Amino acid sequence: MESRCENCIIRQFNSLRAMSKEELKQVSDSKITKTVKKGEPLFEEGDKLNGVYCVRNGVSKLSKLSANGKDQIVKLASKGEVLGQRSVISQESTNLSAIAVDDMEVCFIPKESINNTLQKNPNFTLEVLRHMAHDLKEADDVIVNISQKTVKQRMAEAFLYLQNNFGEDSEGFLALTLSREDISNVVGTATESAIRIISEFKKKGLIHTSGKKIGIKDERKLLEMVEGF
Amino acid sequence: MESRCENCIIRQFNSLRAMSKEELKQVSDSKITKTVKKGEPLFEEGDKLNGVYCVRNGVSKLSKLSANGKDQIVKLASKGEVLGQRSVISQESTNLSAIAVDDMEVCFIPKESINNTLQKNPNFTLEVLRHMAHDLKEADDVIVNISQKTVKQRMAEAFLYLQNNFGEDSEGFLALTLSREDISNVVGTATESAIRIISEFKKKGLIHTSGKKIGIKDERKLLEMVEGF
DNA sequence: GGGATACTATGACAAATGTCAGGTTTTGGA
DNA sequence: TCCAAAACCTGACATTTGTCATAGTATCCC
Repeated sequence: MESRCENCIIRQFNSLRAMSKEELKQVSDSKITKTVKKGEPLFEEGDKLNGVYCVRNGVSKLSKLSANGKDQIVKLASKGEVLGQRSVISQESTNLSAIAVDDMEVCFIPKESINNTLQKNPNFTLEVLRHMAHDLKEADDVIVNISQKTVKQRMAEAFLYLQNNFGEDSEGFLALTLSREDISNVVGTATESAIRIISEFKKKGLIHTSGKKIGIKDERKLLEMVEGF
Repeated sequence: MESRCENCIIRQFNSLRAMSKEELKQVSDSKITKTVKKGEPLFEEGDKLNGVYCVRNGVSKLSKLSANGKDQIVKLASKGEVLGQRSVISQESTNLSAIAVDDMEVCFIPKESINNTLQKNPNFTLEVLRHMAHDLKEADDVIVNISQKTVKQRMAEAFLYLQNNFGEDSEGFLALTLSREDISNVVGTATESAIRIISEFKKKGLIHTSGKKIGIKDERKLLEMVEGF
C-alpha cells in the first residue's frame, strides 16, 4: 500500500514534478499517507496547517463559511491536486475548509519539506507560482460568473463543469455525485432553488436523474443557456 | 522626472524589494515610465502582455467583461501594486482589463527582466508567490461575499473597503471617487440598484454625498449591516 | 455660452430568488 | 429489517433585484 513519491504517477500532475530526486526522497521519507472517509475534514477554516495534502484518490470540497451560516464551495479538488499550499506559503491559518466528498486517499507532506525546497529550488517555486497564477485566474472567472449570471445559468455551468472535470459513469451519469445541498453551495444559491432548477431542467429534457445521480442529456442547450440564449 | 528603481520607495511595497542590486539595475535600465489619463486602459482583456506595470500614482480598476455586457471589477490597484504579473508568469493573454480611474503614473517593466529574475532568484520568486497567495485568498473572500451577501450588504462593505484602502479627504469624503457605474461594477449589481441603495443609505444617515463624492457617516451601522444585523 | 453627451436619479413593474412550511423518499445504523 | 435521521421535493408567499422609461443634472468641448 505504502509507496515512494519517486514512483508516484500522481506527482506528474502537480508542482511536485519540479522537485529533484533528493528533494523527492526527503518528501517521501517524511510524508504520511492517510485515508479520509466521506464527510470527514482534511482541515478546517482557521486551522494552522503543518503541511500540504496531495490527493491520490477521491474528491475534496474546499469551502468557506459565510456569516449567514451557509458554506460556499470555492473549488472541488481531485487526484493530483495539492491542498493547503497557500496557507503554508503565506504562513497564515487557512481560510478554507477541505472536506471529503468521496472516500479519499491523501499524502500529508510536512511543511518543512515544502519550505525547504521553495527556498532552494527556483524551478519548483516557479512551478508552484504557475499553478497559483492559474488558480487565481479561475477565481476571477468564478467571481464574474457568480455576479453576472443568473442562478439558472450557473446551475447549467456547474453540470458542464462536473462533466468536463470528473467525467461520466457507464450509464451516462456524472461520475461525481454531489448532494443537492453541495450543488447549491457550489452555485451559491438556496438548496430549494437548486432542487427546483434541477426539476425544471429535467422537465425540459436537459438532464436526467436517478436518485441523487444526475446525467446530462442535452449538452448543447445547457451551453446555450450558460451563454445567455 | 525620470528616476532609478534603486531609489524608488514604491518598490518597498511590492515583490521588487526582493531583487538584488544588479537585477534592479537591469529593471531600471529597461523600464519605461508612462502616464495614463483617467479612463484610458493600461491593457485590455485578451492582450498579450510584454511586461508588468508598477503603479507609482493613481488607481486602476481591474475588470472583466461578462456575456451580458457588464464589467465586473475584480480589484482596485493603487500605489505599489504590480499589474499583469499573472499573465507574464503563466505566459497567457490576460483575462482582465486595467483601466485608469485616476490619472496614473506607472512604470512598464519588460517581461524579460521579470522572467530572468524569476528563474535565478528564489527569494524574488518566493516573494511573488506570497503576494499571489494573498491575492488568491482575497479572491476567495470576494466569491463568498458576492454569493452569500445581499446587494445592500455588499454596498456597505464596498464603502468600508474604500475607506480602509484609500482613506478620506479633508472634508470626510472617500478619497477615491468612483462613478455610480463603477461602484455597481465593484458590487456586482445594476447601476440603478446601486443608486437606489446610495439614496437609502443617505436617508438613513449612514453616508452623506456631494455630487459623486461619498462620505461615511455611521461606520458602525455599516459594519453591522455587513455582518447581517 | 450653448448644445451634446454622459451621469445621476426615481418610479413602475416584472422577474428572479429566498424563506417557510409541509410533505415524501432515501439512507444508514441498531 | 425497521426506525430515525437525513436528504429530497413542492407549494405559497415575501423580498430582492433587474429592467425599462423618463427626467433632472453635471460636464465637456466647440
